[in-house]
Amino acid sequence: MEAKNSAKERMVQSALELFHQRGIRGASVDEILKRSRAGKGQFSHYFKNKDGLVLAVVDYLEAIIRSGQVDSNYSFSSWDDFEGWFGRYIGFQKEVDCELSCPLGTIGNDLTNDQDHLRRAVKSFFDWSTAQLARFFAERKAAGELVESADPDALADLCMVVMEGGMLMSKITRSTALFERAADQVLSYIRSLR
Amino acid sequence: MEAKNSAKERMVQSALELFHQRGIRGASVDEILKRSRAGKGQFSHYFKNKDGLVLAVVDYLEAIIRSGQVDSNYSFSSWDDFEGWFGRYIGFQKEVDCELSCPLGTIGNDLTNDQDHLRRAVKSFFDWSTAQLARFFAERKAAGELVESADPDALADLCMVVMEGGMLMSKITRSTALFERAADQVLSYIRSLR
Amino acid sequence: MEAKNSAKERMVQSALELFHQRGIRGASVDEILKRSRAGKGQFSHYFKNKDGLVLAVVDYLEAIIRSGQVDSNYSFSSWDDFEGWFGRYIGFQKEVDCELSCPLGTIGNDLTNDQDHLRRAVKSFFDWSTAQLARFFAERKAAGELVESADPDALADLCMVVMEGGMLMSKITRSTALFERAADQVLSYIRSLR
Amino acid sequence: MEAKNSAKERMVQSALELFHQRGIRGASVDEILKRSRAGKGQFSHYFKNKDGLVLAVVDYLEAIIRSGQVDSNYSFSSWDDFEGWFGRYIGFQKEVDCELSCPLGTIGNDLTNDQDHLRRAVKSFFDWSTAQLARFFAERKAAGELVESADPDALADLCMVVMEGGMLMSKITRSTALFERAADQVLSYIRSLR
DNA sequence: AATGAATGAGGATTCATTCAT
DNA sequence: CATGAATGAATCCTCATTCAT
Repeated sequence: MEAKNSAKERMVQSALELFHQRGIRGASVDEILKRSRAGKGQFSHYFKNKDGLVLAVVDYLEAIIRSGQVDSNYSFSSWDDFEGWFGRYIGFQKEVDCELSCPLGTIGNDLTNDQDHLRRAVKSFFDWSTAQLARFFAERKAAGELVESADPDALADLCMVVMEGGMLMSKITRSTALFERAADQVLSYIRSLR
Repeated sequence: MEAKNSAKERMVQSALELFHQRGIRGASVDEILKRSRAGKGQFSHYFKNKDGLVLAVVDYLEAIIRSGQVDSNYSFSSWDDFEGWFGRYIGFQKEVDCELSCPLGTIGNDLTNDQDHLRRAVKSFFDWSTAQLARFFAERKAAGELVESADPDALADLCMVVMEGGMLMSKITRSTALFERAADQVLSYIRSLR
Repeated sequence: MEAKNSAKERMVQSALELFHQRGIRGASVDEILKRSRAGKGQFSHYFKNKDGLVLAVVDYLEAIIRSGQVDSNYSFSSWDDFEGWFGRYIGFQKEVDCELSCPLGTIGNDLTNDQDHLRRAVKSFFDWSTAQLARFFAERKAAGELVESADPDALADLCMVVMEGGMLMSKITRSTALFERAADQVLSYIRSLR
Repeated sequence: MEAKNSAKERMVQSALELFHQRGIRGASVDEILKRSRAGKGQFSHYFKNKDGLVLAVVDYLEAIIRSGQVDSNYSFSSWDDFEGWFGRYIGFQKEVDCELSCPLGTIGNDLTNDQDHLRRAVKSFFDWSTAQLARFFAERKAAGELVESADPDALADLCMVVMEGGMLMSKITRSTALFERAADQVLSYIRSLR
């Protein structure tokens, strides 16, 4: 997977993996370089500093998720698609034995106040994701599949918040049970608005 | 507030503040000692190492929250009490300009796989908190204030997940709007079960 | 000024500016290349290594000063010319707010013992400059405009030393006052020998 | 000489030696620590960063020179004392085979615009030194040993400038000849004012 | 004549931890 | 209870130089 990609790509992908596992501070530049088989100089050749690499990682994540190259995609067209959305996150956690959380949540949580540029990049991804969910709910409502009182934006916010909280709580408790029950409740709630 | 407390207390409280702000890795022992006006020796006298301090911080947090010394307390006895629960977290975020997240969520997210002891301590807090919420819902249900199909445990999980996700998303987006809308939806849902 | 010069010229001129501002070690090859809009390959094509670039800079400086292309020229033919000599250096310092010193003094001071080749190049420039001053004093003495006891070589040395010391002290004190007073004393002394 | 001094003293003295030989940038912290048999931590324990060490070095130099612990002292009380002043610098250069310059001149020349705090410290030393020379000339003048037209401050400036320029030119030319002749001219000039 | 990818040594700094007093 | 000296690993970053195209 990292075979003959460019050094830059290898660095970004290795960084993503390590940031996801241990957060930004927990992943050293040296380790990222070792994993991506690149020298120190390659790092500063392509990135101003570690923050520059973080930004590249966030941009990369946003790009692959937006383009739907990744499992947890956001191109819902039916209620069935949507009902599987939480499931994909829960499935991911099960695959990794609940040792990880959401990569962007992890990165976002690790940022400090002086990294506003990075924070905005992470926020931009969440804005887009929430908008995808909101668009779906708005379409369903326009099709008469949601009651008049349903607020598409608020429903989207609820889903995002439950997803992020669920991913984090799964990591901390090493179990998806909590996440699954919370997701079920959300689905019940939304079904009650149909 | 840290005036004539013992050196140990001052260290724990300073560590809590800094861990909350910047995560475990982001707060150096030196800085914690400086803030708590303590020397290196005091540190190793009271704690085996940095992990020992983290554990003390988690225990301290659990203690003050369980004992209700802190605003976001868990001693609900009425629907009104409960409805204010999210509000206290949202109010906290507003006070700190959305620059922080939940201290235990932040700490929990920062832990690595080899810090299982600490993870269990954090989990223990969440288990307790969730149990408080579940107890409240069970009591309401026993009092006939929740429909038969309502699952107290699942509702508690939903609340915890929304609280954690909401705190994190507020930090990342520097706004409580998302959190507020998600919390409103949860309250609407629960009201619909009454 | 660096518009359509050759890459080599641009590199030498950029290096001169940066060496002058921050010394040899303070100016990185990368920065010099960026400023001269040249690539890494251009650098190694024209120069063996950084020392080779330094040598080219010293040669360039000597060439432009010898050829009189630069303000502080050494083609004195009258006492008036000479009396303006210190003034040109003082004027330069004022223009640059005393943030620089003599470029060759700065470069010479930065050299280490293993850079003897470069040191000789710098020395060669100072030998030539001193010789110009000495020639002038010798001519004046031959014309009967200096007393018998006046030593043209010693006077030239005094001028060079005061110029270098004055440039350095102006940089350190951020003022030309010291330099101006010292130069005035030298001029008084020389006038007393006429 | 560095035997059982404190680690801090050893670091400062080693730094002085290396800064004197190769300038600030030319002396790495690692090398200074190796020479002073101190670990990395000792460095940051005592100094904020490399600039902090430079400042300590400048302060140390100023202290030992002011207190007269060093050869090139500034406690003139007679013309003989004064006439030996240049000689001590010239003698120093001969001892070190003209491989060094004035330590404070070297340090001062190495400073960049963002090191204003350090520059002021260096300037402070030169202000003091110049004041010592000026005081001496003023006393001589008061004693009727200098003509009315002699300006003590200007003479002091001349001496400082010749000393700094002489030290630098000696290093560059690897010879004290220039410095000696310039110093002789200054002494001749001052004698002519007696 | 030109580009920029790649390398790796070295430099400054931070940090957790131990130890002597 | 308390101080702070000392250690050395690790981290982030800079830089001169080489090489393939």
